[in-house]
Amino acid sequence: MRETLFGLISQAINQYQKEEGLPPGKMPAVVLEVPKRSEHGDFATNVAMELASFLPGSSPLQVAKALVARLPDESDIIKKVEIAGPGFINFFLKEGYWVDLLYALGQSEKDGLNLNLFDGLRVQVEYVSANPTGPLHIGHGRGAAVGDALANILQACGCQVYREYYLNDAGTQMELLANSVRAAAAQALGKDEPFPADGYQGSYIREIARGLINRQGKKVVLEKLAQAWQADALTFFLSPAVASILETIRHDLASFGVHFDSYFSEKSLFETGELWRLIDELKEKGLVYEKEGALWFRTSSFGDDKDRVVVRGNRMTTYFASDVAYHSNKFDRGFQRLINVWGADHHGYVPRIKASLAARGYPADALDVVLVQMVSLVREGKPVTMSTRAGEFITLRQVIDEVGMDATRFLLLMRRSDSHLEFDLEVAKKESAENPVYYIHYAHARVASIFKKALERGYPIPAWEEVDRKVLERGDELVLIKQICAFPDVVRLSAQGLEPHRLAFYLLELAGNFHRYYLKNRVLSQDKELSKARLLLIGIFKRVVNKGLGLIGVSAPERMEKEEGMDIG
RNA sequence: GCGCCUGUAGCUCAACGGACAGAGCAGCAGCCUUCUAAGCUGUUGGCUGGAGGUUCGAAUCCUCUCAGGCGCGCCA
Repeated sequence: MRETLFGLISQAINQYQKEEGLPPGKMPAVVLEVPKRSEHGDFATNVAMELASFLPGSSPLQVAKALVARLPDESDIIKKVEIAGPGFINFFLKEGYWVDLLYALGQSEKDGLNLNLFDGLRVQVEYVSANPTGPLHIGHGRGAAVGDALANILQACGCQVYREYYLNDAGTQMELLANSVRAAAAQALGKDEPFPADGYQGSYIREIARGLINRQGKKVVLEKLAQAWQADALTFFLSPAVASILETIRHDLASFGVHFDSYFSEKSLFETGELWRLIDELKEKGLVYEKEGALWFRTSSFGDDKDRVVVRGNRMTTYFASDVAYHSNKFDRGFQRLINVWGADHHGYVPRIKASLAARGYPADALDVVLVQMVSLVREGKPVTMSTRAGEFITLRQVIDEVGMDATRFLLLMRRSDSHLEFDLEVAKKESAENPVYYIHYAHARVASIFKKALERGYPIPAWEEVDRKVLERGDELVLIKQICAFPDVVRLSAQGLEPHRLAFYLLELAGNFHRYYLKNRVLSQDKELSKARLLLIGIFKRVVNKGLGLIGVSAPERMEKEEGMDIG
């Protein structure tokens, strides 16, 4: 919708420049925004103020007047133009134009979303990627909610999206996990074996050990315990542990509505030889050097603050080396843009990955890292301990079971990613009736309920051409229509800024406008024409809410189930 | 010590560099013979941590500073 307005303004600026003999090329970008206050119009531009700063001796107001004078007198869409404040140009659009937009959106199969925005760009979104050393916690949940919503949003904007989970199934963490299970098995068999100093101590480790003993028998396990520490003994304890934990993770993600196109195994980088080919390439290109027995990557020549070890003194590669191989593998698979949703504790890692890509000629700028800040889980205002290794933590599964998937996902998207988030279980539970997600659900369910009633009373669901458009050009309807029409813009902004929380806030506001509209205006009345028009309007509203909630991974129920004993006074 | 994030109403949080900084919750006062009151209306509440600077214009950008969080490994 903005394009038309954009064109008119650009035209006026060009004409102004030509007539005044101004040098071209100094034109500021035209920014159109929706003003906070309706008296400032439907759209406003600050371009006159920007332009004035390029033109010595001119005031923003003069420039604004000159531009407005060069706008066409007659327009299909503009009702009124005002100059206000320090030099804003405010546009008021014709009521009929808004209804046109509503129709276009309502008839669009893609709910008005512009699928050509990214023109089929191949995007890989990597998220969650939790180590398979324990169950997911709420922080992983936030990454899952953000990553999944981003993936959905980008897809809606025309990207070909591939969702991937990077599985760290190699390296010292795995040794530690194997050690932990080994110790737990030994202890379960009554042997006095100390737990590894930094071992994982959750109850799930003991369960895995017990399961292993049950399946393999005490004798076999005792034999393995007696063996010197070697590869097949390690595998004996590790494999079932990883399999079990990964199964739990996949299951929990499924209950959270998150599904990946693939789980990319770090171990596979060793098995395919990619990792060693990478090291060879780095040596050939002179990007590495030996120092103190280790092999160092010259990342500091490419923007990192120091060089990084890729092969340790003990001949083992580092996690960083795997990650370099993994990220180039992503590009090699043909992805044109990479988005990593990482915990903020990995922020120091971003420059070295980008440097490693740049060093080898990969487009480092095509990688965006969305850093998701910590979630502090609190219960009744008191912090809940969140240590994986100590095993004292509340899992994502427990949160979902307690609060529900929809509410959990929504609450995790109610914040900018780079802001810390406090998640209070008691608040989320206790106030479930006033939970923001239910507010939106309720609006959606109310429409469904009206439709049901309409059918009962013999109101047909109207076709577009049956509806008297003039009926929709009135105040209360227009407020709702304008906000519905903003949906594609909100999705676009969310996609461009990688900010899914915008969508959550938009849906909340939209639902609020509906509730207000609903209370003031009866949809089904004696006035058939009015009823038809309103049914049409709320039908489109419902579709937009449905679509919007879908993008952030939240369901849109047709009716609200009142829970037993819930006091909704 | 260095780096990243955050600091906005009592609480939890919004605000493409824009106009008088907004919601929800909590508090107070109201609204159900009519499509679901999990709703709506009104109202109280602010030196955007502090000090400078850039700009026609700053919560937003820059410098300094204070406070909280997170990183800074031949761990992942």
